[in-house]
Amino acid sequence: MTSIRLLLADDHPVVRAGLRAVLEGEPGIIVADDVATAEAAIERAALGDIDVVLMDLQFGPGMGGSAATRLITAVPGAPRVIVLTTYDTEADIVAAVEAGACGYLLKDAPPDELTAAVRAAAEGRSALAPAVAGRLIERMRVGATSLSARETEVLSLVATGRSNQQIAAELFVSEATVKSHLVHVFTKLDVDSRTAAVAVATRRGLIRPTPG
Amino acid sequence: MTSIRLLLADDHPVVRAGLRAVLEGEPGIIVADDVATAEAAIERAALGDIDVVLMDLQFGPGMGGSAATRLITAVPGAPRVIVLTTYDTEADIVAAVEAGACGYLLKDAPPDELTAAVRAAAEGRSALAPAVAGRLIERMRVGATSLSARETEVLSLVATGRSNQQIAAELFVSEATVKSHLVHVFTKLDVDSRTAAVAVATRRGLIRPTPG
DNA sequence: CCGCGGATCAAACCTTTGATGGATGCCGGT
DNA sequence: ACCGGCATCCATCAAAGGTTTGATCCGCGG
Repeated sequence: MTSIRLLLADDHPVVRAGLRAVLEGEPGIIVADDVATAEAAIERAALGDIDVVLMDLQFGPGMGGSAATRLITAVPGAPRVIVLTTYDTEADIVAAVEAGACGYLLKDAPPDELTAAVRAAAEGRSALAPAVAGRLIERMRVGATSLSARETEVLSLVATGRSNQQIAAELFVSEATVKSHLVHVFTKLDVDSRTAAVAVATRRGLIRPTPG
Repeated sequence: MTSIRLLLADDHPVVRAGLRAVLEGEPGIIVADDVATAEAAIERAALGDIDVVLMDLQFGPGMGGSAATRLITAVPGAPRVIVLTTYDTEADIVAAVEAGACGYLLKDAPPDELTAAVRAAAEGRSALAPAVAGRLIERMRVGATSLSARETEVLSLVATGRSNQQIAAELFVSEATVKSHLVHVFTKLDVDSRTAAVAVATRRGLIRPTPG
């Protein structure tokens, strides 16, 4: 079997150099190129000589995981994509999985976990960091905790620090209604206060952190 | 002048490898060693042959910047310490400065910024990443909106969704004390509810988003 | 067709939170 | 030695938040 041709995509120069240093010496793995942006990754992957892409999920400020989605959908040859991230938040994980990533690693992964993941990806298997696998199982166990559009809207306003009264005024409903929505949110998220709801929802990526 | 002897301290193997790769080739810089924990960094620095330490501020889960403080105070020879971090939050910066760090870099810094900082540190000058410098200026302009250590601690717990009662139990103080701290926080941040305080503090980087 | 669940609204009621106005001891700097 | 800032504590009360219960509207499937 021929060597695995790898593309590294990360906006941190240090991380790129580190991945190179770790993976370049591995037998059967060739680091074909490294790029700093999602756009560059897509362009580079479009050349068609890439087997596996190792990419950071957090590209740029506030940018979601859509980069991985774009790469997978935009490139015809469809290389296998392993997502690399700093945190194992649920939101990131589901975003990556929905984007079609076949692997998910944390940046604090040891070198052998990295190489194992790259090889697994090249062979068509998937590779999840142990910590990440645990989270996925947990999520399946608990079930899909989705909020309604209205509930999400209310909770987002709560996250900005607004009071029930302010939220009611903003949404042209009564304060009682806002409270009702929050009760449902609390039940779904299994918490019993607005701050806890915000904390949990933020961690799971159900709402965006404090954007106006 | 003899070469600068450098110690790398970061819990991410990939980052260590990356820093090595970037700095090892530089003339006048020798990477003496790299370690994965704050404890190891202190032990290694105690040997006395280190000129500059490049260390991650976020060591382990939920660990504050006390690692840098410990290193600086615990090691007699007192090498110059450059703090390396992922985010340029205000909390991290002040923690690093108070710890006695002489430099502050972001992990997305380009290689030449890294080497420049190391050289500056070795010569006794200080080196701030441009983005960080900007923040410091902003901070001076707006005025001292700093929270005390205890206030930050309390607010961080609020951000995780805990009630005043729970926080009191966790910190072994009375609920009244927790309320007092929060009143001070509200005054300093110019808000009047816990959720608003969390929102503002998170946006300003005074606390870290939901880690624990 | 009609009940059933989900989303929306609402009014009562109880609990937590925040405001106010103190009081003490400890520390670091003038 | 004094002062100011910090952390700790207390009591009380009004306001905001959270709970309970129940009503309306709607779409979907038995």
